[in-house]
Amino acid sequence: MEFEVNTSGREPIYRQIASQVREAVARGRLAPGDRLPSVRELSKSLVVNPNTIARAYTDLEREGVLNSRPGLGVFIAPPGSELTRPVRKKRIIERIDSLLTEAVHLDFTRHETQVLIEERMSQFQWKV
Amino acid sequence: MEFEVNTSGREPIYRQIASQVREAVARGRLAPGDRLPSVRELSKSLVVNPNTIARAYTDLEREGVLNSRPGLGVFIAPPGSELTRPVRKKRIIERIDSLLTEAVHLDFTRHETQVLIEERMSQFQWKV
Amino acid sequence: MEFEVNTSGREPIYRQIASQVREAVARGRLAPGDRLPSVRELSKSLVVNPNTIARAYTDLEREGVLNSRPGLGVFIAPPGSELTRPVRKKRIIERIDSLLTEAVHLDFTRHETQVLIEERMSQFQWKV
Amino acid sequence: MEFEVNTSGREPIYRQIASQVREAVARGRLAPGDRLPSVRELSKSLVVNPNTIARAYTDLEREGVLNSRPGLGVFIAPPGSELTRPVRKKRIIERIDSLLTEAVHLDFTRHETQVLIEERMSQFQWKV
DNA sequence: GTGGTCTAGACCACC
DNA sequence: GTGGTCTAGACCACG
Repeated sequence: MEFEVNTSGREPIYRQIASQVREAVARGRLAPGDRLPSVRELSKSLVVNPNTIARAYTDLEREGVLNSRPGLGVFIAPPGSELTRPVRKKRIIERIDSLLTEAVHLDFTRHETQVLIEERMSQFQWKV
Repeated sequence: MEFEVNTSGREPIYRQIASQVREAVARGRLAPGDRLPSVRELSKSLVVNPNTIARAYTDLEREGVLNSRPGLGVFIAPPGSELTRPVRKKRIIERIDSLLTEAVHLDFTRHETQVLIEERMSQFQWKV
Repeated sequence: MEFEVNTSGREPIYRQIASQVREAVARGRLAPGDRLPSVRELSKSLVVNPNTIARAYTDLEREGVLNSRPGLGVFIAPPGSELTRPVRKKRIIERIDSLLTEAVHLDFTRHETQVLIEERMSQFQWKV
Repeated sequence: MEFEVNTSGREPIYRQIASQVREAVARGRLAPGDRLPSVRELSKSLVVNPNTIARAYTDLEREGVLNSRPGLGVFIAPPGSELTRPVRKKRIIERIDSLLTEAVHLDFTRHETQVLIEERMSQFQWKV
């Protein structure tokens, strides 16, 4: 897996990395059991402090996306969301509203927005 | 316009205020030319530091959402985004991908996500 | 609230602190809205690096036990577990089995164990 | 005795093995004098480094759970805890408090917790 | 070799 | 003042 970090913006590096892993999992480019680069490897290739990588991995582990095994490496965990349905629904609705606000603000029509969303949807790996 | 700030969350107050203005514009509750409360008025009614309000308004002005006319007050700006079409498209696609990543991660099916988005869409004020 | 850290054992300091907060909440000695010592205060009084305190607080925030508000401090969050019932049950049963294994191993009788548990239970703040 | 190791979790393998021995003793499935598989046998059948098995056995021997007799094998030791009563009591109370903290935190009522503990208790082999 | 913890000290955003 | 992020580099536990 290829990573990219952008130090010029304001998004923390560890969060950029975490998002990229989450997205790769959502798109099916990373599957359960796959191994990620080690903390040290990735810190070298991205020229970033190892602690920063470790922080990204730790966060993902707490979310249940990764399992880290000292001495072995870091692996994609089997799926299975632990959050309650109402909590998950509330969370996703907030994200949707925030997206739609941005779309209106950026002057897209309803139809344009629908088409774009539909296009991107087919790029993701949905539950069967 | 009524504002609400929640000091118990983690979202900075100035950003809560800015979001509420953006959302009100997106939903059509604020129209170009409408006047917003002055920095001092709002800081009193929300019991918040005036700098915090000023920061929210400054951000919105930089985005082109507001115009401040010294001595007169702060007004909703006419639309007409400064950003070019490709830039706006790139930005909205990033937001869509981020939303869909979260949806997959929260274990929603494609169909559930479509339904939720469609539901929320009808709450917004789209360009004609 | 008073904290104690023991650097001679193998339990990480940040986890000792987090446990003490969790326990204080469970016993009702800390209630929603209560403020905890700031990262810097506590790091001085415990003679521990500020990062270590921050890590404990970050973990608790992610669990939903605390809310941190930059510029204001760290506060006990309102309750409300987000985990699914089966997940919570599985987790607590693991803890019970581990406790009972230890009790047998330490040569307590079933009755002694029951009495001790009953005694400690009355020290905690249970949901009504 | 059958062992199981789960390399996908975060618990060290040597500790998984040690726990399984302790639990088997606690439940009466292993009795004093019973022989355990040799380090080499077990390391082969579990496909695990022999050092890992040795570490588990060493820990158990230090705790007084096992006796290893070089050339003969490893055996369950007779009971008779080396720890004094007050020490053992202090230790078990810490474990109880930690369990109850978790139970409150996971939003179980006092009664639910009592029922679960009682249920699990009947699965263990208590001293007569 | 792997990840986990901790320190020292810097800089930033927020109020 | 508050918490949040990042770096540099040390030491430990695990396999």
